[in-house]
Amino acid sequence: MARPKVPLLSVDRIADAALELVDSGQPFGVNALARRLGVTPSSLYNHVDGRDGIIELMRGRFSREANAGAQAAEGEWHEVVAETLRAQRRMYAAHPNLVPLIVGKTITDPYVIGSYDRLATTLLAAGFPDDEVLGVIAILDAYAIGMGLDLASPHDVWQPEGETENLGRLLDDAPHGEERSDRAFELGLEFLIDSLRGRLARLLA
Amino acid sequence: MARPKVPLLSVDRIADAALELVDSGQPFGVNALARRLGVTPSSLYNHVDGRDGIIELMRGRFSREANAGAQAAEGEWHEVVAETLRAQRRMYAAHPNLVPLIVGKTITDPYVIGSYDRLATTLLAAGFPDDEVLGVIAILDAYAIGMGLDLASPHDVWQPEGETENLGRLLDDAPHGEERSDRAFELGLEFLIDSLRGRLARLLA
DNA sequence: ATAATAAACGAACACCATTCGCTTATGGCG
DNA sequence: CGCCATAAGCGAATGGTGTTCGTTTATTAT
Repeated sequence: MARPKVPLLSVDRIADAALELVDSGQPFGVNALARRLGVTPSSLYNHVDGRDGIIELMRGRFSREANAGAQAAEGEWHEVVAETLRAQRRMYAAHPNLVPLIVGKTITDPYVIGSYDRLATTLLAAGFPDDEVLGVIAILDAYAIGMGLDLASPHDVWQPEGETENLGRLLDDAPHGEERSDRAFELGLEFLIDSLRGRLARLLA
Repeated sequence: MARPKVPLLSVDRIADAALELVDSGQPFGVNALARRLGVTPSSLYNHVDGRDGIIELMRGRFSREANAGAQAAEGEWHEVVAETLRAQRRMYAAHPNLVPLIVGKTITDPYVIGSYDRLATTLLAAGFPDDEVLGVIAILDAYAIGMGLDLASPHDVWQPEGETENLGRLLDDAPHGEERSDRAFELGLEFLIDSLRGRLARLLA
């Protein structure tokens, strides 16, 4: 086939299919993506900047979704913080397999920057000192990412082969999968927010 | 070359070279590793279970190092928890490029399993109920991993291109690199431990 | 002495991301 | 209207990856 009368591909269609592929659980790859689009791998390069470009495309889509979800967060600073992290988590939960792909790569997307900026502003307004805000953000971010990875990680993160003192028993009894992860997330979030409140009270005293 | 008089490879030598390769900053791969060992890639398969096996090997070595570094494995539960996480962090700091490789993969190394098992036992002995221990471990793990990724991530994680309200200024003023990350880590660790103490007090009340 | 195992190699395989040349349809300009 | 640059597909080829398999040979055990 040469050039078709109506284009088969577009950046949007590629992004959609890529997220679809990632969400399907199959490993992400240019070839698999092309197959899913009914197209030759090389055709993608007419629209998109290779593998990393496609991943960056998904990150953009991801962050816009997350930002849209947290938009309704006005109120006390701790509500904003909680809602921001919950929105992030909702996205991680919706696209867990995307997390390992986007982790550790430099963030330039203005949407993401903007959301961190707003978070910084919120924390400053709450009373956290200049030299502590970035640290707090790092803590919150680490927690969110870590719990996001928890969602993405295989159903059986720990696979004890031999005898264990307690771990094996706990694993057998505990509810597996997303429910357990969600409960843990909320508990840890409570921990962090409470600690931040305490810290703030001490700072303002 | 057929079988040499004295073996060129051993599991230990492979693990050493693998960590060396990872720490060198070059991307980890079986071929690159074999090249570094002066050996054909296929030779590795006489000693080790493929790429994932080698990564798991590194994880084991990593964990052993970390545990060896955890001095106060005895003492109050919160001291054990804090020292465990600090030891983990020291290892993340020593081998930041390993972090992206080991996240999200199922853990089979018995030693690693054992260390989680011991943590579970410690928390149970402290008084945390059965149905909460795994959640607490998940929280601690998420935090440690997230902060580990923070160490591994490029120096300029956030790169604001346009105007920002506060983020740009904070980034300019703040101390960059490992120092800031370490301070944040200690602060967040304090948060988590304090919260756990509070939770425990409430549970035992 | 002989059989089994260990440990290397090289060749081959099936992917993978990417590049390049080829074909052909489309859209703008003279 | 005709022309031509561009767009958008394909197919072939490149160099990379992890892995398997058969072969050779040294070591060890029977």
